[in-house]
Amino acid sequence: MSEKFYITTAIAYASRKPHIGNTYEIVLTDAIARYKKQRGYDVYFLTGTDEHGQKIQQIAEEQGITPQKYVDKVAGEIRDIWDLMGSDYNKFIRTTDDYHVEAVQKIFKKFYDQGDIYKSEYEGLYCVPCESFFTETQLVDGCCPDCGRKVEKTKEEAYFFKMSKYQDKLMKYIEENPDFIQPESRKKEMINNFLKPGLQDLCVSRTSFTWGIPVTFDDKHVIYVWIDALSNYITALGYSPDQKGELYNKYWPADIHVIGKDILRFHTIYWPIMLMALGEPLPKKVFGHPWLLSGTDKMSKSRGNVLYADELVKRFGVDAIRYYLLCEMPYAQDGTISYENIITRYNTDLANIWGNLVSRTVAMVNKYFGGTLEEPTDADGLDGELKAAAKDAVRGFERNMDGLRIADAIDCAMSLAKRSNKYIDETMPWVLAKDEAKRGRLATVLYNLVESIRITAVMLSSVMPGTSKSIFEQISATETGWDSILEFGKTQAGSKMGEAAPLFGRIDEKKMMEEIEAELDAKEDKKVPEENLVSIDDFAKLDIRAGKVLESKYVEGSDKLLVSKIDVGEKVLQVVSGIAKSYKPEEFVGKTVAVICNLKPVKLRGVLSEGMILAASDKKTINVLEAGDAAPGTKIS
RNA sequence: CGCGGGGUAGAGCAGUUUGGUAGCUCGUCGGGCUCAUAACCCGGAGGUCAUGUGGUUCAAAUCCCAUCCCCGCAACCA
Repeated sequence: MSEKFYITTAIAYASRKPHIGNTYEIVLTDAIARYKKQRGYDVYFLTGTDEHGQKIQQIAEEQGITPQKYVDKVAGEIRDIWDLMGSDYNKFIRTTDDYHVEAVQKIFKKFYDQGDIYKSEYEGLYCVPCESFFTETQLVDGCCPDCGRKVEKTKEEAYFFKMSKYQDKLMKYIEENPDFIQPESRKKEMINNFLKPGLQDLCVSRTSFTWGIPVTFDDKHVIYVWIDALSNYITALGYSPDQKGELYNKYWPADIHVIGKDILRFHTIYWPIMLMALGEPLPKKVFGHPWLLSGTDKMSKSRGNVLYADELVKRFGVDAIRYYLLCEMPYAQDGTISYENIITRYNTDLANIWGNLVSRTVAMVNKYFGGTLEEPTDADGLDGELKAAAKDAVRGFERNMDGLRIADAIDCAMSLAKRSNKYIDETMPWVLAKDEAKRGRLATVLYNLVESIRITAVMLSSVMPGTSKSIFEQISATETGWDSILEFGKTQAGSKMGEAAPLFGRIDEKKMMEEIEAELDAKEDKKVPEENLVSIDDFAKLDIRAGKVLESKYVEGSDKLLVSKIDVGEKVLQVVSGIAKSYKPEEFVGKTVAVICNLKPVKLRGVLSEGMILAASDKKTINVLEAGDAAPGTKIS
């Protein structure tokens, strides 16, 4: 019986359609899972969606539908994208599934019964309009980072999990299993930032929203995200505290949880501790993969740099996007994505090196031997180097793949394709073809080429399953298992080649970029007015006036804030604004600027601010809007 | 001095564990070839390896020290 391998992605939060960065994780996990299957493991691959929480409740309310209806829609979209990417998962769990809800409730109850969870009060900085808590460090100038309003110290009844109880045991596990946290650098972060200073108890329930799994013995509370979401890895296998399913007994513990680096803490600290509390074994490995950046920035809607999997797949095909994602991401560093980079990769690696190699080889077999691959009878010293390259490539591919270095593994596979192109130049089949006496040699060269292609395609089939499949068809390969590439020469002689159909047609970069830009422009023209329409009445609520800056100075203890007295006609307002990086107090005085006069006053850094100065700002510079020589108090509209 | 990672050719990266001629991909320049998707193969140019003409050493990108810059984490953010 073959060895089991249980692999999971994090479950995707069903608040909106995932972008290509979110999609990376499923592709990465799928490639590892496929590779393990090739290597003969009995693989179980789990993915799914996390569907509870305040944010989803809010969005659903805004759209006037039930949260369940909303997550049904988004979970469907997510699943469609996972399928579009060709991911071959065994199960797709949703945290709203009945069996999951029930199991989580039992897990929560068990923790409570055995004294791991206790009821207390959660004290924190709370923003009432946003209904959320923030930490000291999240605040922007002492105010809510979402709405900019003042936060209050508030108490909320909540259940807490006694993390400290299991701390030493966890520390020991991490020490005894040096590979548990990947990559290594993240491990230090976890130990130094959290474990060493001592774990705080984790707040595990909420009363401020209702879209969650209810606590069975206290109906004011819903179970807060982590116990709900993390449990999916075992509930999906049929685990429940009172009954472990067959799948659970077979596959748990997980061999690897593939997750984003941002949630590593939850998977390497809280999740193991939960499992300890349940008395269950811990996962063997947690891999916090890096992020995919768009240019140099994190992908975000507000930056307008978001790319989606379906758009990219439509343009380049699934396998090209899978290939790009996997080889553009170094092991522990963020990768980048842009249309230009995709096109370059596509043209050089896939079209020129890989696709063209297949195409020229198949074409030669067709041209010189009527499509029949003959027995290799006439070896030459040159062949040895190619065979050695094939061996190195396979060995390197295995080593890197086993170490989760997918990009390096791909590089090993591609190096065999490159070596094969060189082999064609060295052996010059078109010269051999002119000499009837060299027919045996020509047949041997072509055989070696087809064999190298087959080996490369087997390696790359976890990365580009569709492409490998169509190559196998083109070269009529019958041997496609991993064992068949450990030794050179498993291609069946006498097989008949198919038509040489290009696998990846070259892309005209200039033309495609023009197309893309045209499409983007068209989209923007349509979208912007549609999405955020504000009526004139809404606008009229703002009292914007020209105001003359009478005096201005730095807010004590801040290098970003200026506090100014501004004459807005009938009164003088004190306004604090975050413009000190671009304006010195002395050069700000005397300007006539645009001021919102009816803003609810707030305290910033302890200084009262009664209005807001309008300014155009990006990350680096700030340009305050000026009103020329308009008299103070002049209405701006 | 909170913890950690990083600064290597125009761009993106490897090399640092175990010091010993600075390497890969893209781009660029030149050559070769014609089987193939204007593809493929070979060669050249281009680097004070952040800084300190710092320390150790026969020898430092690599080990040690100091400084500067970037990035991640810093506890509930799903």
